[in-house]
Amino acid sequence: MLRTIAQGFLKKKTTIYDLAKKLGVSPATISRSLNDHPSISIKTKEKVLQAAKETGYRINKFASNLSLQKSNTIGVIVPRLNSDFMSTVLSGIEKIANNAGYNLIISQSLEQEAKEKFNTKTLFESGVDALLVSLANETKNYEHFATFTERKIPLLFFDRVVDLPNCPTIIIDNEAAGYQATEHLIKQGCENIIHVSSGLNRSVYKLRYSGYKKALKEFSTYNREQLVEVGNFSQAEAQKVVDYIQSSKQPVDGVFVSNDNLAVYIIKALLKAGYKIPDQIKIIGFNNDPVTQVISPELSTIDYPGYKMGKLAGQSILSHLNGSINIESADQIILKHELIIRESSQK
Amino acid sequence: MLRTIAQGFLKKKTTIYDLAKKLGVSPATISRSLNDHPSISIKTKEKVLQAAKETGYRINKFASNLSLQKSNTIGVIVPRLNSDFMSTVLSGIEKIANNAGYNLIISQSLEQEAKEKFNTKTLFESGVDALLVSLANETKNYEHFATFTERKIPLLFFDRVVDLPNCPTIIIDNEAAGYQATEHLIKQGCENIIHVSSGLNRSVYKLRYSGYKKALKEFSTYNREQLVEVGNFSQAEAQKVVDYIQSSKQPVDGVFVSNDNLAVYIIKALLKAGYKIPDQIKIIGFNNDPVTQVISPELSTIDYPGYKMGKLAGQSILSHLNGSINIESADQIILKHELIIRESSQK
DNA sequence: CTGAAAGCGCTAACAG
DNA sequence: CTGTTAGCGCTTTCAG
Repeated sequence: MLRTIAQGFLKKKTTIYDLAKKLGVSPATISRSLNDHPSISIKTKEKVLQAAKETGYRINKFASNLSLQKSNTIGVIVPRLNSDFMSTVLSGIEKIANNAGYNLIISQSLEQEAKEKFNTKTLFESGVDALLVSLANETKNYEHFATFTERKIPLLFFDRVVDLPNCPTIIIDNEAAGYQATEHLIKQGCENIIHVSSGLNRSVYKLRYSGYKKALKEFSTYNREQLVEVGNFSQAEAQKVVDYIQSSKQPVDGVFVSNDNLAVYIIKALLKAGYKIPDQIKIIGFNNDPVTQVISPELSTIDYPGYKMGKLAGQSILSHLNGSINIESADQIILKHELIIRESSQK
Repeated sequence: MLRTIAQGFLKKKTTIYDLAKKLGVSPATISRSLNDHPSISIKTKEKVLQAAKETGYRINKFASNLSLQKSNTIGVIVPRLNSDFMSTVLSGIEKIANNAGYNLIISQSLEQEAKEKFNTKTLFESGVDALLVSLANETKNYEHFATFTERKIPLLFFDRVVDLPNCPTIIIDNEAAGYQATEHLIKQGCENIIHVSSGLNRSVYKLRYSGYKKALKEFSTYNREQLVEVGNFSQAEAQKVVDYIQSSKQPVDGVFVSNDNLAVYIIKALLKAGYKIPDQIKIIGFNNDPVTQVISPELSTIDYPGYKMGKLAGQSILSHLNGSINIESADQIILKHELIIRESSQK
């Protein structure tokens, strides 16, 4: 007997035709059995399942998807993966999607409009059944989503949203949150409060800013609006804020930052520059990231329910996919936020 | 003329057949043009591209995948999404994959073996061209990966790895890192160092622990091994460690924690309990998460190059997919780590 | 309850 | 340089 020079055994895929031949039935019967179709006798079903197990049969989703015109996958585009808030939201989406038998294809725009466009296209071509998006800061034009809306493929925005016809959105009331944060600082006695933010192109940030302005108008006679705009929320940007504070004629005694990470870096930089927090300067962040409780003094903030937002986004899109909600009836879900008062802003 | 009662215009998909008919050529020509096949005249190519743009043609990946027997997607299974380290690694993978025209399907095992199994199966059926895995803490059995290895679908492990035939791995030298962290504490004068870890089932943690033991044996006559095992790295577990320290007959003066987050929570709890850090107790973490620089005193740690690990994982798997590396020649990539000394461990 | 056969949309070998 | 044609593997209508 000849020795083969085989390097290993490549398990070949078995198809429903293989099973059909093996059992002497038609491929249709195999397909129906595997899908638990009611009109197949229990006996044959069992036979088929058995044979499938033995041969290690695995469905070929390409073929199935092609035939069914659906993929059981949901696309997600987020600005970035490596943020505590976003990865928590994704966790929530993933949980819901998986339970319902859907896979997620996740991609990041890195805050760039071009990349968001590209990802939208790719996900469309990959045949996702629905798309969940949190917009990039840069994005100003929304035509790339037309491929989805034109074909009535469910499209949902969460957190960083835009109001497009028939697209549900999931958000918090950012204006109210910004208002409350500012109101809180005022009530703690701050008389010269600045707001630190970035990407005012996005409504989340714009609305927090208007909440800030609104509170100043309403509660304070001496506070005047001051926006310190930073490029992003990285540590490097914190120094800009400290510079602003140091060069301010009227001493700054309150800082409302649109993001916890940056707020934390600002605290560090201020402490280093010799400021007393909260005695001289009170500060409040946004998101309630875990890091708020690591910094000392612990950071007051707005609690922003990421996991819940993710679960709701998943549930909402699933109900559209199930047809239990008509896509026409686009809803807007507003989640409750909460003011969390910690050391950094207390009198 | 009759009014239609149309509710909206559902854009119908145009196929290569539509384009073929429209231009009076064969579907094959359309396909080739779209794929920039060399043997098509520039003129027809342009015509086709033009028509494709006009009609809003989009390739149907289901059909294409079925025909090509590949999906241009890579599956990823991670223990959890919402960890700074993991999301950074994913960022790296995603960057490389996208540049090469691959999509990622990401799923999380939540540290559960059952979920990891399920995800492995789903990703297999989804037809991923390759799979990248960082193992769940729970996982003890690796047979679920056989579907991949049997069919020679590239499978790579990163960070939390297991040694399977023909599967490349990407890791750091955890034993050396654990050794260095411990050595550092000893050289700073610690005489009773404990190690805090979790999931010793996973080699990453086991190896750090052996590094710790090795250093104790080598450098110290009075230090004795003490492992404080926690369930996970959450804030809630920090108290257990403090309890251990408080009830220790011989005062603990050094803590080597396998994870930065937990280390940070331990610092907070120790400070609260009245300990002076680093004077009374020196502490070092692992990962170099951003949070290490938020806590005060800033946390010494081992730098663990997550983004680089992700990029390498992506590159390695791509080279297997391109065939530029034979899958048989499984490599093991060991990334450099670095001891980062900050305030929390200084004499 | 089961089978035959068409079709999902694209690709590629083969032929011209 | 272009067309014909045979799949890829599964689903589903229509018949029996």
